[in-house]
Amino acid sequence: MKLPRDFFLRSDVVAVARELLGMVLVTHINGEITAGRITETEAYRAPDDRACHAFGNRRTERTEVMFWQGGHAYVYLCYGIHHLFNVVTGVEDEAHAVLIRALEPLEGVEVMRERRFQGKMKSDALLAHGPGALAQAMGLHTRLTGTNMLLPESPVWIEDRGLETREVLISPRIGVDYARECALWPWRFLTLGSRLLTIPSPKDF
DNA sequence: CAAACGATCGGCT
DNA sequence: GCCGATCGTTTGC
Repeated sequence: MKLPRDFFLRSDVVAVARELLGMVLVTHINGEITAGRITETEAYRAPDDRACHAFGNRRTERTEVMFWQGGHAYVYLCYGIHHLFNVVTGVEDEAHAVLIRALEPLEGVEVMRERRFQGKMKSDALLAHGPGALAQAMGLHTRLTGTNMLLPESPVWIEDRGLETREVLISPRIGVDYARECALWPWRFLTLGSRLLTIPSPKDF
């Protein structure tokens, strides 16, 4: 059920990003379980990918966990506000990661609503559509960076529940215009949710 | 030590 | 569609 180490150790991070569609991200944080079916991912790969924080294999305090072996969490603060959740992949010293950008809520939906909207009434389609929103809904925070998701006591992990993945849409990655030619690489993967949540809109392309 | 820069979101026009 | 928020990380002086 829980994805094994070998799934994350592979060196083809683009394939891993594609295969994470349909898998279930689960968190157990502050006594609350939340879970959702992954519907959008992006691959990031050092050393050749200019959009990757570890471009050129440069090691900094922030990006050090990207060089750890596959199965760790890499969570960083974006625009001073948003906590973006990634899964580290590859063997040790391969700085590869998959950004989880959207999911379809499956469990703990009421907890997600409270974390996201604090009681205000909004559409469930906004719960976890977008990487910042997803992290907020799932209770993911930069303090979880470096967590080994393969350990039994980890507060975050990914499961294969045998859910079917339908048609997969592919596009360039979002928000990486600064990455020159790498910005055009088709390393973003999307699929539809089974309950019409997190619907890709035309502006997503 | 100063300053620029985001793998985004939500409110407003 | 446009724009401001907001702050840790990184780099340059």
